[in-house]
Amino acid sequence: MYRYLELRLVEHLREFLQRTYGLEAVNIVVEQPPKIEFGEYALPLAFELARKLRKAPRKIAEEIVAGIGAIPGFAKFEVAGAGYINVRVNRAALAAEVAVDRRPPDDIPAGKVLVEHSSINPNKAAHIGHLRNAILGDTFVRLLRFAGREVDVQNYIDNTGVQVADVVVGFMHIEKKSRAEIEALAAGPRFDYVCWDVYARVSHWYDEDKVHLQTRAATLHAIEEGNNETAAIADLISVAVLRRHLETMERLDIEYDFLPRESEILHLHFWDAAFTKLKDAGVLTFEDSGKNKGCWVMRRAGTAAKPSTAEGTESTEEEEKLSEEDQKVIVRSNGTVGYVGKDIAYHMWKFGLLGRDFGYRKFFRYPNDHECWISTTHGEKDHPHFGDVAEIYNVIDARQSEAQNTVIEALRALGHGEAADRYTHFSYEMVALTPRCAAELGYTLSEEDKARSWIEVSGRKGFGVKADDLLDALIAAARGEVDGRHPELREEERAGIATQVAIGALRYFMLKFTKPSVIAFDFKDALSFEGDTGPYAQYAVVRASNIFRKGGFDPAVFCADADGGAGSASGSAARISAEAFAAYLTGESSDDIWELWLAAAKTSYIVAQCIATTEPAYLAKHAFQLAQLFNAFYHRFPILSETDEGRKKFLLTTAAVVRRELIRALATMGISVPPVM
RNA sequence: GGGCCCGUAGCUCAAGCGGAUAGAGCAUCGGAUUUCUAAUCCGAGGGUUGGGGGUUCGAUUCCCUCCGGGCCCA
Repeated sequence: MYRYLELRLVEHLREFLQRTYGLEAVNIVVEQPPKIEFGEYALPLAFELARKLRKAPRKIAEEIVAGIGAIPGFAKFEVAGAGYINVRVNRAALAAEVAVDRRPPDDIPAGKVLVEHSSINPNKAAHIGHLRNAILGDTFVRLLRFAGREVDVQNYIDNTGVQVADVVVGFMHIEKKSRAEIEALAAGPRFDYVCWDVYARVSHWYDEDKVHLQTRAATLHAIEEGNNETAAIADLISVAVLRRHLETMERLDIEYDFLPRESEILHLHFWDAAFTKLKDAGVLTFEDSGKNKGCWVMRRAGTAAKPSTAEGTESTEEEEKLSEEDQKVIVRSNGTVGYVGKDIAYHMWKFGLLGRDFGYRKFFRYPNDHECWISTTHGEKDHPHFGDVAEIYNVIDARQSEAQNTVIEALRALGHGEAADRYTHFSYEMVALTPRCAAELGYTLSEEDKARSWIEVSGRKGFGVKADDLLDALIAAARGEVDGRHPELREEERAGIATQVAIGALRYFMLKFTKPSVIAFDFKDALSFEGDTGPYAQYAVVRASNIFRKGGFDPAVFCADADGGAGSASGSAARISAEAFAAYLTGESSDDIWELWLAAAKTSYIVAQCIATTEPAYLAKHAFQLAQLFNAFYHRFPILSETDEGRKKFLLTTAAVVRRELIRALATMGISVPPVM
């Protein structure tokens, strides 16, 4: 509702400025006042117009306030400071709409959205860096679905790259394992952990003797070739590790719809199709001289054309060199295509521009019967339609932005500007470890390392925090708390609560930082359940629920529930009137409670903001603020002992509304709330 | 060499398209509950927003420059 009122306000202001001053196209900035006493919206508009109208800001503000007239939903406009216009809404009217959960329909853009996230190399256990990716991606999927979008979730699997090849080398040439032995290991528990250690050993083995790198090259070649023992082992390993990744993510309520694999990009000749189109469009050019001789290259946008000799200007040697540096080699002189080339083909497929499709087969079934499909060369006849979407978001860390930009430029150069515009690299920074955390893991630090604010994890060295280990540690810590608080509960129940709390803590932790911030991981912060954490927000909901449970009330009686239903018929009758809202929400003495209502009205506003800026951290902040305001409210107003029945009903309604919005915000972050805490 | 990101309280982080007295959590210190039981609340101290310049009525935010750190490409 808050967002809807803002739109209405801007619309009226625009009309007013046009009518009164003949001004068109004024950028109307709407802010949120620093304090609740100032109202619900603040307009620095008069400052903006001061020069244009050659008047003092204060004077303009006064004119606007005097002339704006009545706008439905708004109560008052007033001038503040040097020329701010503070706007007050009709509190009772807004509260009544929030109580019935009225959310004006949005214009939902047509077409499906594709979100690609996780994309973990299937050669070792997932670590905390992968968790950040998956949690950001999954939360963004939930945000989009909250906003009414249809979303496909894809997890790209690079099953033919060097990382898989390295583990194959480890098993075959260092561990000397047979295919049967590897199969046995893969059937055992946490095979991804086994691979984690093997992978670290391989790095050492390469360092021991450079000759060993030839084994790697041969292995990689065999895997790409297919139809041989090495390729079969690679497939066996990558599929087993992939299953482990899906299980790990399932623990966090993260699910996928489709797993496209690099092996199919190769074997179904996606690249060949893309290559033809890229050559035909002149996007790729063959270099017959220079340092990229024999390569097919793409020029960076803006440097597409060399200085034309037709204009009589000879390009100097330096310019020649510069333009060479701007070239992206897509196909190497030995004829092999690099990672970016395959990515271009894959992204043409995503937008339905390639003219080819994967084969599909069912791969993983979630407990809720949701099927996750995987790519294959010869698939099942009946399968869902993937790809050919209107919009894509790739959740990939900031180190890949160069490659991502190259793919976008390729699409644009092919004449698919529309697609390029709807291609978003959802970029975020890595998760590193604090020096203290690294030391805890048994890593010996140099003096230089100790002075750093963070140390990068390294899969190659086997140095990092595994996702399942972190989750286990969180569950153990939460379990300790739950056991102490609720010894009366059954074992199963306590385990369930501990798991919910652990997931809440982990997901919130990964979302509270804004994307460009490197997370310096520390067990102390991650295992905290107090303050700015997931459990703090979960606990606020539990407290709200306790009020209703102890009082023998159903929250749905006081406000529409989160499923969008209008509540029961008896509920509607029990709702309080706009007049009653006015009585309890008017005047400065009610500012504190009103602040809570206003925050509750903002959830869809925040969701829209998260999507527009691809920044889920705002939602975490919103949930925390709601919880914080609620806890203060909880402490200040003992509801069940309230003797004034009308006031009690109002307080219960307040608790019910905040509870609903908090549950909703947490659910959008993939966090559920335990029955008790 | 080219490009991108970061630098805010002791620590970890916020701050909407440039807006009002730069906010939280943790830590420290001091308080609160015979109550919907504290994974909570209230209060205190803590800041030259890395330095310097510029644009602006107004800069943590935009531009330039320097310092420090990270990443990518070459």
